[in-house]
Amino acid sequence: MTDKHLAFKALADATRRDVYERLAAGPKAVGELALELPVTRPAVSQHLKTLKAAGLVTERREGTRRVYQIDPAGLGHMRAWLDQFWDTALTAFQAEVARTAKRDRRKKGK
Amino acid sequence: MTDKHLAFKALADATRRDVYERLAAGPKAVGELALELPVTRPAVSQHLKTLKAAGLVTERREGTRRVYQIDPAGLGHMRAWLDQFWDTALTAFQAEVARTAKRDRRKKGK
DNA sequence: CATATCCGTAAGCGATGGCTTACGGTAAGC
DNA sequence: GCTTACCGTAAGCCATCGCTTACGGATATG
Repeated sequence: MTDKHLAFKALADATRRDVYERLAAGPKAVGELALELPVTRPAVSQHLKTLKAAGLVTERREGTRRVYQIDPAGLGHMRAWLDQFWDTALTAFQAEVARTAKRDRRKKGK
Repeated sequence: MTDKHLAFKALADATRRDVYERLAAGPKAVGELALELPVTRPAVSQHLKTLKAAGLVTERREGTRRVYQIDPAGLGHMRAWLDQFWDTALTAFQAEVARTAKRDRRKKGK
């Protein structure tokens, strides 16, 4: 519920989505991500925090390192919402198209 | 490309997503939407502008009224991105699971 | 032409967000 | 134990955002 909102908000920021997409290739530590990004390490840390709160990534400790990894469940929730929304929206859209076509036909054909 | 970013940003706000979801049921004018929402009409107008810029809705004039409608293409783009991302992320995730299992087996077995 | 309806935009304000620097805390290596 | 590496958090700054009120434009109606 609120998860969906957090997920959209998390993916709304470009840098954060960049972090997320880089994690799609495989697990990485905070420092590694910071090296390949135009922001500082604390910034990356904060982004990972919001991604984690949104249920999009998981964290595991490896010595002093914090390894982050994509959580498929989070993606699944988004996909589920989008698919359901897609169905209802497309149905309503096609119904509207049909209604409009009918109206136009009536208007045109005398 | 930038469309994806705009779409995510558009859907990140709760009120705006509310507007979008209400349009999923069918086309509506600005005033109608404002009546069933806890914000003023200009606010709704601004949200619709954002949604339109993101390619999520279309506009059509009907007298003095502005009727807004969901654009299936915008949803399609989001679905496409999410599906592709889903594939790569899930593949990498399962590969990582296999890798971890292998490591654990080596550590445990002898 | 005058009026009313419906709507977009400008201006301004309070709140939120992303970034940086500075600091503290934990685990590994000597 | 001391140092080093790695990281999260706090504080502060500046930009962006969502909202409101005020205004002006466009279209139907008399």
